[in-house]
This record gives sequence, C-alpha cells and structure tokens, in this order.
Amino acid sequence: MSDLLRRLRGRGWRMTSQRRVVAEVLAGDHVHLTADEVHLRAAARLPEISRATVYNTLGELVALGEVVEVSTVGRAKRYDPNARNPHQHLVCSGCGTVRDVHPGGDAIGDLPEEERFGFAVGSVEITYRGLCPACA
Amino acid sequence: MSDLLRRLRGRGWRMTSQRRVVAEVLAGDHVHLTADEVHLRAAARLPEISRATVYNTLGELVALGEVVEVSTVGRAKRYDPNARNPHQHLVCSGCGTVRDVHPGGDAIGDLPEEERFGFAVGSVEITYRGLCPACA
DNA sequence: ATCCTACGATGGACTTCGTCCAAGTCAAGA
DNA sequence: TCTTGACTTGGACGAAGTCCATCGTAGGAT
Ligand SMILES: [Mn+2]
Ligand SMILES: [Mn+2]
Ligand SMILES: [Zn+2]
Ligand SMILES: [Zn+2]
Repeated sequence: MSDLLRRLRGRGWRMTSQRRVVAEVLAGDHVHLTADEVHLRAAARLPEISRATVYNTLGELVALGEVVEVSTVGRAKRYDPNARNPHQHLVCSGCGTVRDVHPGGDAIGDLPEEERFGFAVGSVEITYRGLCPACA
Repeated sequence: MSDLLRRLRGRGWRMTSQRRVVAEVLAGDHVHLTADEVHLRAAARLPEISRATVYNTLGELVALGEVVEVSTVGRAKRYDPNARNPHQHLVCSGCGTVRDVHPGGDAIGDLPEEERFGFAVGSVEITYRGLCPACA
C-alpha cells in the first residue's frame, strides 16, 4: 500500500526500487512470509534484488513498527505487515498454515502482579496450535 | 530426576551414560537451555559426548512429552523440562532472561468459535515480553 | 539539467543452528 | 560370555541469517 510508502518517506527513507518492491510484496493483511519467500516474490518483479537487501529492509520495517516478526519453533521467522491491527495467530501443526485471530479476554491483564517479577510487561504473543480441517 | 530415568526405562530406552547425563542436566524446573548449553553442561561431566547425541536425545525427550520446545524469534530453540506443569513464559527483551509464569484466565476458551476456522485447537503458547528490573 | 555525496544495494564470505550419515561401540537379553 | 541391534560419534552438509568492502544512485544543492 502506498500508505506505507508515504509514511516511510516521511521518516526520511530514500525511496529505492528495491524498497518499493519489498513493500509491495508485503501489501495486504493475512500475509505471513519468510524472508526467502519475500525475496522470491520480490525477485519476480526486480530480478537483481539481493537477499541482503531483503533482510535489511525487513529489519528496518520491523524497527519502524510497520512489520511484526512472528516467532516459530525452529523454522524461519515470518514477517507480518498487519502491525496496526493487534492480533494473534492460529497455526496448523500439520501443514504450518497461519491464520490471524482475535481472542477475547485481556491476556496481559491475566498475568497476576506477583508473576511479573518486576518486569515492565509491554506485549504478549499468543500462538494457538491445532490441526486445520484439511490436515485433520 | 531419576523419576524421569525410570519412565524412560519403562518406555524401552536403552540407558546410556550420554542419555543419563543429558537427563541430569535438564533436572529441575525453571530450566530453559539451548541445545548448545545442554551440550556444554553435559560435556563437563562426560567430555566425549557429541552434539549429535544431544540433539538426538532432546528430540526424543520432546517426542515423549518429557520436554517442551519453547519457540523464539530467530534465536536457538530452548528446551524446557517443566513439561508436567503447564505454564507460559515471560521474556526480557533486553537480556533474554526467561521466567515461568501462570496467567489466570482461559486462553483457549478466549478464542471465539468463529475465529477457529474449523481447526481442532489443542494448545496455546503465550509469551509475555518486557524489560526485567536489571534491564529497565 | 547537472553535480555531489551520503545512503543504500550487492554478492560473497562467514556464523549459527541444526540435520544426516557411515562407521564404530556397547547395553542388555539369551 | 556372546550377539546384535540400538546408540554414539565426528564430520560433512544444509538452512537461515549476518557482515563487509565495494559499487551505484536518490535526491538535495547549484
Ligand atoms: Mn498475522
Ligand atoms: Mn518454562
Ligand atoms: Zn494443516
Ligand atoms: Zn533483562
């Protein structure tokens, strides 16, 4: 979305074809790509783009809060551009499919004071696991 | 704990010095070691133990449900022997310290039916992030 | 429109984490 | 004690990610 490009320009970003293509690849919600998948799709539009640039750009987008890194068990990190809409993930233990979900409740509030050990708790990441209809 | 060793023997495990040492390293709760940390500590007691054996043994313990893999954002997996006591984790964004926590509430129940997309949801992993007192 | 330069891109070396395999070793049942 | 298949080993291999010297260019200055 050019919304993103506008914000980035406002932040003093030099607008290069590489950064534009990476931003385009990440357009849309419900996108949870690995760095290599981003590189593959970006290279379809801009064949010379390097892996290093994709990693650099993704890291910058994460630092700016425009993209969220989703943690995994052993597999490659996934990059989620749906950062303005707080949400959690439902992952299929079989095929690895990821879906965005919005649980009710107040996860942070559910952590009792005496279980915080003096930490300043700022965020919570929740991963639901199970088998999708296709894998069941 | 030899409790663990007894259960493993009951499961038909051949009891080797390597497996015994890995089990000893994992004794206790509130342990969240990487595979390399397990190898380091195991090698202090049994210098010839190989990395491959540590990985094999950890994988077997996970398959048996005696140890839980804790997901990370990009860093090495952590192995948690506190598998019989369901709990969640509080992680310091600064130094990476991990603490066991027991949030109230019912995280799985908080996921509305219409957000399950037909999945058979079996488990939920919650990671609280923030700065520990030392890092703040 | 052209110039300048600091910021960004590149690709290849390197690191970390983890898997795989052929060969050797040994736990434990006969 | 013997036998054997399960287990261990070290090194090669692979996947994911970082680093860096060098080159290219976006965009402000003239
Ligand atoms: Mn998402
Ligand atoms: Mn734990
Ligand atoms: Zn599935
Ligand atoms: Zn800390």
